[in-house]
Amino acid sequence: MESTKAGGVIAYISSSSPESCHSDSNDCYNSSSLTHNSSHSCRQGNVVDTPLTMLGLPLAHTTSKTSAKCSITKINGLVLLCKVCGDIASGFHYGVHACEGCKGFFRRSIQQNIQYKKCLKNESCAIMRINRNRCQQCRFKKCLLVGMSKDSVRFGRIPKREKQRMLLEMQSAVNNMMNNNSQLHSQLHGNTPLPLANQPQVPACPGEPRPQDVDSGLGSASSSTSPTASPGSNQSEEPKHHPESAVAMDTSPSPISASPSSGSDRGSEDGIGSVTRAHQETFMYNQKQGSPSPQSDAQQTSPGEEQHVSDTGKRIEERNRNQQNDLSPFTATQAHDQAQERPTNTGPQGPDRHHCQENDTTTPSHCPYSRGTPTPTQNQCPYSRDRLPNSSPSGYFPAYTHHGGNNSTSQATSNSHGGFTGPLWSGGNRMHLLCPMNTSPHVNPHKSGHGIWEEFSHSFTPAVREVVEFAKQIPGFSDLSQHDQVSLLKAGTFEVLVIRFASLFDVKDRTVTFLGGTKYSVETLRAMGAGDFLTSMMDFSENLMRLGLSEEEMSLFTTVVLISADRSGIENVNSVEALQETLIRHLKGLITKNHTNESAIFTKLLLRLPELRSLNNMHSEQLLAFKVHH
Amino acid sequence: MESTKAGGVIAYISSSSPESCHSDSNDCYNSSSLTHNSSHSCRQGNVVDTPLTMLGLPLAHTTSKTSAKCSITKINGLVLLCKVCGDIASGFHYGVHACEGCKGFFRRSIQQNIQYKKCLKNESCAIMRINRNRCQQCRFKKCLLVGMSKDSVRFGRIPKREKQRMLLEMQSAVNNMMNNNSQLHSQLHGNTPLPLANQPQVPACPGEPRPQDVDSGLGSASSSTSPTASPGSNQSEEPKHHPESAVAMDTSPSPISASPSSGSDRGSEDGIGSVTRAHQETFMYNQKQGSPSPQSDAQQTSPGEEQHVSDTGKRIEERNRNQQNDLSPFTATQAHDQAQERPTNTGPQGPDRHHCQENDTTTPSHCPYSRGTPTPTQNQCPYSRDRLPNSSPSGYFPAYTHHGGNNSTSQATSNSHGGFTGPLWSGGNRMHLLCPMNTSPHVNPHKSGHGIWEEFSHSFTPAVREVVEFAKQIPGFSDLSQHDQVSLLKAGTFEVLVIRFASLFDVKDRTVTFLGGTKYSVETLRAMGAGDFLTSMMDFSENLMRLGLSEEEMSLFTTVVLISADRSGIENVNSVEALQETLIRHLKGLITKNHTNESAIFTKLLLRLPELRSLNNMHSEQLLAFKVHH
DNA sequence: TAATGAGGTCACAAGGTCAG
DNA sequence: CTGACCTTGTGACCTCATTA
Repeated sequence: MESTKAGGVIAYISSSSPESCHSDSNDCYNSSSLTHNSSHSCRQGNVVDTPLTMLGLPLAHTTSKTSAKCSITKINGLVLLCKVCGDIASGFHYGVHACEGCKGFFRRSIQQNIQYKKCLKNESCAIMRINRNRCQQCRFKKCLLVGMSKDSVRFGRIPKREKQRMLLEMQSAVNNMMNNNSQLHSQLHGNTPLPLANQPQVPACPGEPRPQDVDSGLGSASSSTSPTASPGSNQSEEPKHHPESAVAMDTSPSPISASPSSGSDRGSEDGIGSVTRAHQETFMYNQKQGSPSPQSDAQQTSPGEEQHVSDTGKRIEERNRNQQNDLSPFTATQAHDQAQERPTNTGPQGPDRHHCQENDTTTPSHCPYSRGTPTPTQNQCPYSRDRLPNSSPSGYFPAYTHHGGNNSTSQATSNSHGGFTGPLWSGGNRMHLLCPMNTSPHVNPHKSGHGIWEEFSHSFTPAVREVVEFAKQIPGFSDLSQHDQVSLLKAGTFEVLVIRFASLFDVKDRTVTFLGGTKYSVETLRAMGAGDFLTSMMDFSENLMRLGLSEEEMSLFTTVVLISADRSGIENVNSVEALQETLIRHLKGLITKNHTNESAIFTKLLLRLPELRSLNNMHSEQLLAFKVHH
Repeated sequence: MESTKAGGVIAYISSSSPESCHSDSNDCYNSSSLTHNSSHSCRQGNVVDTPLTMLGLPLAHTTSKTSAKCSITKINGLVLLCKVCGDIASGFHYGVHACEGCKGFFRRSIQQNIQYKKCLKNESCAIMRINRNRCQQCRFKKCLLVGMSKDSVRFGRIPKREKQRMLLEMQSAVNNMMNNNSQLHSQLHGNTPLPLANQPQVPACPGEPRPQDVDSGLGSASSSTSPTASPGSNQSEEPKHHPESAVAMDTSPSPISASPSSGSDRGSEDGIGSVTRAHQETFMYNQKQGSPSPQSDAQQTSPGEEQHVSDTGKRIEERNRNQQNDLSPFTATQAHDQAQERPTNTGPQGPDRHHCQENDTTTPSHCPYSRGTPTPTQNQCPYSRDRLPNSSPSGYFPAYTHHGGNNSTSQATSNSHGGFTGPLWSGGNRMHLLCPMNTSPHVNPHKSGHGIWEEFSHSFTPAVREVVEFAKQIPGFSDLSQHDQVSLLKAGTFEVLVIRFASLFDVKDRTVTFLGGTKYSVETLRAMGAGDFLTSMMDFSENLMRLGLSEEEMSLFTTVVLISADRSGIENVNSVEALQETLIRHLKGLITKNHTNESAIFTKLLLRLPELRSLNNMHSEQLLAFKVHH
């Protein structure tokens, strides 16, 4: 993924705005300088601006947020993100594109040679904008990992040719993303046993970031860092599991991985067993939770109040965090350790490397940028697109919302999104993102739309990735054409997530637990602006849970949901249909065996399918609304 | 987005000079200095402050004592108040302007993950400075509600532009206040429980940020609201249970369907028979066609060319015309004579009139919608709304698209439409309305949008009316509440039509027969602009027809489609669910009886349900697109 | 000369403390 | 427990050195 390489993650901003800083680089500077301190720099508010405007300056402006500052590093409308935390970068600091915060943090760290106190967790905290201040040790480690170093400093203006190159790369990266659902692709490919070998190997997002660079990357800087260092941030994500297979990064593609699903057919045979296993291996939330039934551990709360669900929530949150950003190998490892016995993290190239390349952040590439690659780094991968800026007028929004195109797309569009959202504005001007897949319904008001989305996408990225992993392990899935694999995932991921996270909705208590760990009563969420979608989700969860299915049955059901021949855009309908039939047969057999006297249970389960479709659609509408309002 | 704005409540302090400028922050100093001990805090003690003081600023009232400290967050003389309790805020803590007390309280709460003991009242205590310590549970809840979160922390100095913005907003807020107290009034009344101890207090600023949002949501509301506090939300839920009770609408329950509870049951008994009969009686197209299988009579056409289907088409067309616009009794009558024996509709008030008025499409004007409405014609009734013009800028479009409003609506919106459309513009400037329920894909270019829609609606109105008629005859349907009957029809009519008219799509020949009687090849339609929706419709038709169901089975299936408990907005979910279960049982029985060696057929049929949902949604999108483009 | 980043500055908030 | 005060960091802005 992460293309890391590129070093930086990029985001598209728009170009037009009136805002202040004109021009790419933000001249904000000047302005400020002119004005001098008192004023602020790019203040737009100031009178000053006007003049600019009058001048007919481009006004680039980056809407973005936070950084809004002039100090945003922007090239041709593309905003570079901090390799450490993903915030908007203010420039190339210590050899890496970084935000003011990480720059200052790193400076203080090296200047004073501070020894931060030990990480309270696994020393593999994922570093994101919102949590970057929670663990200094890990933040510093991340800085080093992405290649920050006093030795990498580059002074003076950027050489033209480099700028040019960077620009081109970014552009193409964006284009790729726009054009192909890279992410899904990458995800799939990454693993896919066969064909895939393609490209860049592993990993990552095919789209753009291209791995290769990685090497080159090295040169620059970071190399110094540890081997692991994978290029960029990206790595972080990958970590995912794959218990067994550890892939060797670079070189050999996927030795190990081979085993997975082997054939489809075979698969069907032992379908049940393998599916269940796949489910367990790819559903961390579940694992951590201890039991699939959510209620189990959470403390019950009387309706109407939110409560912090200590463990569970925290754990989940943490997990998400880890999986996401950490690029470092260990991170990955770490992620594993929980569910695996493997000795992991021994080292970047450690023997363990999981086969899944996507994760291979390990490569040393050291300084992404150094090599010139502009890629968006962070984008960790598959779903990175989420973070990519898009040209949509609405502002930043998952690029894929577009790729669909017309009608047909609609379906795809809607479904393509990973998490289940429900962005809403409460009565007042306070905004909420009422999706339990978000860490919390509250949105940092100081964030730009982009920032909000980015943060949000971070929260559900791991879950989406798990779904992809799960799919890949469904016997027969990888025998489908890549196109169809992608189509099915685009269309069905949301539904799978709804099933997997149905437990977040506690019908009895009338509460919803967010991934951040906090429980909110339905009333509270309604007060914040939740509408019927919430009700429908609750209803679905109730209907599903009421059936009392076992994990095995549930995983098979999930499979049936995902492998639906009637999804739009399927090329080889017959294959998908055949596969689904097989899966259904198994499901039916399993259910009739386990629930002898509840003859209607299988039928009832099938009736959840249309319900899921409806949810999927309502969800799409929510997303659309978000986009529009944004 | 975030307007977030200030987010805090503000209080006006001094007015004076803008100057204060620098003031922003702490000028608290001055005040403090004046007031009391110079204590430290304001360490830096900038000299600057002094000036302010010297200016003789009013120092507002900083009511609370507390405030005395320098830690008051003040901007340009405006003091920000704590969003939680209304005390003077000391800063922006955990994403919200809060006082030291609430900041500390929140910190302890999350750090130690404290579970406070249950509120002794309604869990909706109003949190104010003076009573904030009385109920921890409610205080914490309020903290969360206003958005306090670890994820929202903001470090470092406030970005200038943001400060600027905040200032402006506050200023305007103040102005608003000044100008019309009315607002204040209302605001206060609305929220403030009492007199409001201290002014600025909670109630917030009318101006904009108003905290009330919050309150309204809960807080304030809380106070005012009922104990349960649940604003509207709950309701939805309640309904749930009560399976049996089918409420009799007005007076006389149901003449015909009489036996209520049994209703469903009984219905089930003879369900099959009556449903089939109902189907035949209410599906004219079918009758005329001679046989359900379309291909039968139509002359096959080689793909690519359209051809006029003489008889059939004409007849249908004619019939449609009649039924449509005329709401007049005879129209209706006329329609009947052909296929029915029933005396029914002899007149509006015919003996048969089902008690359910909404359905009375039969009645002449009765149509609820018709009255008063200038509507274009037909409003035949239940679905008339479709035709109601709406104020939307897009021109005429089914009014219902609006009535829904937000999210929730979406579902309804989408489904509510009766015919299946696919309005598209072909490549050129020629417009087409590619819906087989239209008489022809061609649109009279000289017609206005309104005219086009009107004409189109004419074509499918009768079919919609028939669906309503059919529904009324489903055993148990009329025992449902009127609300639910309407909801089910709004949501399911399109799906029923898709099933009924699946025969218009000839998969083998790859042609689509429009109600006008002309057949068009898929290629032709594509050339005219049809997209994936067409493909999906073809696929569905194929999947459905392939099952080779009898008319009896098909009618029962239609029933199952219509009576779906998971449709949004259903009040008495249990009743609907019970009814659907009964119907499904019959359907299953029937199918297993008729197709002994095709065990999977029932399952396959159920898999059409999600497919129908998807079509329904795609259709909604088409409609929306039509509306937007219009 | 202009673009650009290292470093410095200091407004600001998280957390810790401890008297009340 | 609460919350006024402190301490410790953070990071938005600035200045100034460095390089194209």
